[in-house]
Amino acid sequence: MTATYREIKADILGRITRGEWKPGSPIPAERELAEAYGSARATVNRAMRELAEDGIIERKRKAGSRVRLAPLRQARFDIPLVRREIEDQGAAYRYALVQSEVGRAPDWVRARMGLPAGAKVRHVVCLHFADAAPYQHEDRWINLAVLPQARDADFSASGPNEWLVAHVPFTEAEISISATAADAGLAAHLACAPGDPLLQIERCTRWNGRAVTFVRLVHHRGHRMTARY
Amino acid sequence: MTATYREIKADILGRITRGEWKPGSPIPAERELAEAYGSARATVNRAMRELAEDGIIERKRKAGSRVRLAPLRQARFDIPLVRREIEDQGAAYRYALVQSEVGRAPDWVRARMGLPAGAKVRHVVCLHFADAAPYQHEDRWINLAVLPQARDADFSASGPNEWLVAHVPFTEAEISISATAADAGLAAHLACAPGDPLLQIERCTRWNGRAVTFVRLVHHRGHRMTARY
DNA sequence: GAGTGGTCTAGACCACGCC
DNA sequence: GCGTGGTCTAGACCACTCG
Repeated sequence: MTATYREIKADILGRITRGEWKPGSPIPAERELAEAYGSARATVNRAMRELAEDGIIERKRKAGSRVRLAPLRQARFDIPLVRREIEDQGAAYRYALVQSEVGRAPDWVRARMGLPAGAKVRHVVCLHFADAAPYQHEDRWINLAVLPQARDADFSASGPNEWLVAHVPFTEAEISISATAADAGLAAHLACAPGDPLLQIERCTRWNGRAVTFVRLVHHRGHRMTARY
Repeated sequence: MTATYREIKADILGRITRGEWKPGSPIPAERELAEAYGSARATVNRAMRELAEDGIIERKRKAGSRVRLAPLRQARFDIPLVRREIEDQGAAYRYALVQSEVGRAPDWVRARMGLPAGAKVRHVVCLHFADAAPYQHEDRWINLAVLPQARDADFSASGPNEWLVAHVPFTEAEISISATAADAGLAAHLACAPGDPLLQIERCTRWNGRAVTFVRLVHHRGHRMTARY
């Protein structure tokens, strides 16, 4: 006997996908299942907890567990460093700095980062290539009030991304995906036509509630983000 | 004393964000931490396991636990039913059927779904509105070999999405996000100009390895997907 | 009030993977 | 070999929430 939590999880999932336990219908209580599987309640609990995290079932104290009516679909995308993303595809990574300056943040950046008027920022524009082809255009703003060392960091050989992971311990972030049209500058850098639709990711990173950096990443034409669930 | 796993997790995360435990450096073993926190090892284990799932730390048997060098950034997007997505924004949901037919799948759809030549599909095009504004254009293909009941389903009043969640027990899916340009038809339906950049989500859903449905969802101009991590 | 999931304990055995 | 995480157990108390 002695079922593992993985076996229990798989068995329950099987009953659901086979339609034995239909959406909305109750699942036996943990103590019952533990007896049925001949295992401890903690083991059943782990299986059920993971199924709940995966969005398959819903759990409530006293009310018990039920198969979700509309399975909560949630896709998880990994957001690796660009360098890794490119090298994992078997291409050679190359980096190029386009522009770098220190100054006051423009209003739209201040709004996104929640900075006060006149806030000083380091602004860096750079490109990431996969083999010879432009892969991603990076437009980054770093809050010098939080990271004064960024004023003198050297971004000529490697991007601000790699510098940041080495200098900022750990952060929270808000990420936003949208479609944008290539303007003249983007078209030139990404080797596409002006007006072409491009996938854009914006990310604002915070540390202890203060904005550290805001970045706008625009990908080459035809780029896709994919995930399974 | 008696720390909960949440407190332990928060404390460890705090030491990492404060820089006490730096990226790449080892974290004390579970048995040590359990003694330090005055709790059982299972409690520490749960805290550490969740930190690993969150991509904060890396764990290996014998080698021990370490703070991740490059924190694995992973964003989780919830993909609710369109109706819910719209109603959660406080807008009124409205649905409109544009086109519906049964026939053989065109080559590009067969390729995406992995169907044999001549496979019969139900093809449905419809629109989802938030208040009066077009919100999402849906282009859906349903494999009739797996779901023959879909041939006669009525999609005039509500979308195939809601019909599917009621008729397919549970599924796996592959999702892909990209940017596309509005063609004449999309522009007319989504009230934008031809050539406008639009966010497009494609999803292929499988059940026991067989493709059930493929859908291409194109959002109104300016739509964003957002997430935190 | 009573049943359910949420969590914790103290102990145990195992599998992996460095040395 | 042996230390580490991975997992399981049998029991316990608690918190939430439905009726």
